[in-house]
Amino acid sequence: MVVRFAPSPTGPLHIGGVRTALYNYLLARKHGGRFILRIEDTDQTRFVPGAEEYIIEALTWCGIEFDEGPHIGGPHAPYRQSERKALYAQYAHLLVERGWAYYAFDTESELEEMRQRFEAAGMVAPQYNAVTRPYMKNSLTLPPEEVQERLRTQPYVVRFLVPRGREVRFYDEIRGWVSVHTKEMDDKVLLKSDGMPTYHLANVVDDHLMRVTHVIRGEEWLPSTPLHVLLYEAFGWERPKFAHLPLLLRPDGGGKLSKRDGDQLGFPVFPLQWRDPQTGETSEGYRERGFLPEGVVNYLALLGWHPAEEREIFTIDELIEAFSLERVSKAGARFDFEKARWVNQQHLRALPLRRLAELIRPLWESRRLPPVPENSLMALIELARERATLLPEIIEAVRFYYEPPTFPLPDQQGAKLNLALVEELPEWIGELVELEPWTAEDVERFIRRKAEARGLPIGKVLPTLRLALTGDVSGPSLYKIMEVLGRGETITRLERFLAAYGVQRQV
RNA sequence: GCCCCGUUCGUCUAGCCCGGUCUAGGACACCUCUCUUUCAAGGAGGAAACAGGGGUUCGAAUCCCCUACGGGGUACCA
Repeated sequence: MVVRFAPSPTGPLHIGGVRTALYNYLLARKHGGRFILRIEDTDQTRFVPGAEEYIIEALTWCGIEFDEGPHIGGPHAPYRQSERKALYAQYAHLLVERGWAYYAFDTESELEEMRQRFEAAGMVAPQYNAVTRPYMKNSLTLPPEEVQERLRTQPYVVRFLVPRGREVRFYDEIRGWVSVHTKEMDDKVLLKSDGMPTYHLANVVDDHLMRVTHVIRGEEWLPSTPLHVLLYEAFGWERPKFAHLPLLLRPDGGGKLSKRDGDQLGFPVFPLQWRDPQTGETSEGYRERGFLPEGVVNYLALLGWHPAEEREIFTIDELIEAFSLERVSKAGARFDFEKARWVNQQHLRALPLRRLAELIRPLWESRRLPPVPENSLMALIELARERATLLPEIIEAVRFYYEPPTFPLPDQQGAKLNLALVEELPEWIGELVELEPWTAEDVERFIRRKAEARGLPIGKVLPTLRLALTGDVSGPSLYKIMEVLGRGETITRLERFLAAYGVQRQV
């Protein structure tokens, strides 16, 4: 099996593209096949610098790796279509020789004129086809000498000559049989006047030359597949299997998820941050939002595919094992950011502590938070990961560690203090100094014992202590907080708290 | 407009190919209860869907047709 991902470098890859790449990758790995990256940069006007690098970096971050491509080479190099330009022209001319294509000389304004003329005659969207072709300037209508003359002196395109009266049928691995009559097809340009091929020609030629066995791409290509099928026939090549993936739709129902939707939808549509070189505008990526690549890949896999079992959480290796084209659905899938978050949360919890620490430390440092020793960091992560969905939430959940409370507390919080406990506190502190050892379990035992002895309900004690130590009423286990804070810091904070509130008691 | 593809809970979907086992299953989100010092997480439960209409059949979510709706395509863009 040979599959390929063939993006055009017109901007950042959006998550729909990531999913297409992912499905190709999963299949290649599952069947021990090859996975090719081919850059379809045949539209020079839409080329965006940095886009190719972005695509590779984004897929690498996702754990999607290629066997061949412009960045690693391979037996079918080059892998950028712009570098294969001459090749396509040869094949285009070959089709003309065989009578499957012809030269056309119509200018842009002549094409426009034709459209208007036929529209005036009642046609809805006039195309370059059997009906209009005879009225145009091409090698089928012009005398041979004039054609030769024009070929020497003028720009021209090569158009496909759609055969008449045929039903083109092909089997789509996801949709089943699809058939289109050639009367619905138009004479698509194969070779543009700048000598570059269009998608259709380049794609078919390269897929054949690169021995691609399965063309797995977005549904937007379904309507042009009959043309591709005819091209394989015209060249006399065996055609690959086709599979057209359902599209990723906007959550609000207005069409397919597009690059332009950007973060105005409230969630990223790109895997990585992207800075538009033209406008300087920056779009956030999943990585920057704090998603794990495992989470993104897992959620994306689920959008349009369903495993045979009811499990939903998969590592990429498990996806390779479980994935199959037969279980890909036909209908477009609406993107659900909430579920993406949930899937990410599942992976966050499953990640080894060490790896999490490696991810959190750079975040910690980039926020210029006070230095934290490795063992404390791990302890903090352990505390926070249960209540986090995205990476940065871990850091926010341990705010108490790097940001001690300031006293007096805001009125709203201060109102929740239990003053009876405040009175007891000096004595407690005295005993805490001696508490040995200082673990969450010991601290808990101590607090419970003291509270009981004084007849203070634990439900009153803990919130007060929590406010004194963290300034907040909610968060991770207070005993564990005291453990990571350590005896020294805990007592310091309690004393500072007392200094602020001990006075009030006298009043 | 025309062509192609699609349509099961709000969302992702199972079931459909090979009609009865479907009083339609799971997951996210939502609601209730529970656990808990708190917030989460966890546990238990709940509400929630076969687009509509015709056929075929003893029987249809499943097969056929029509309609509606959604999406895609209709460029010298991919």
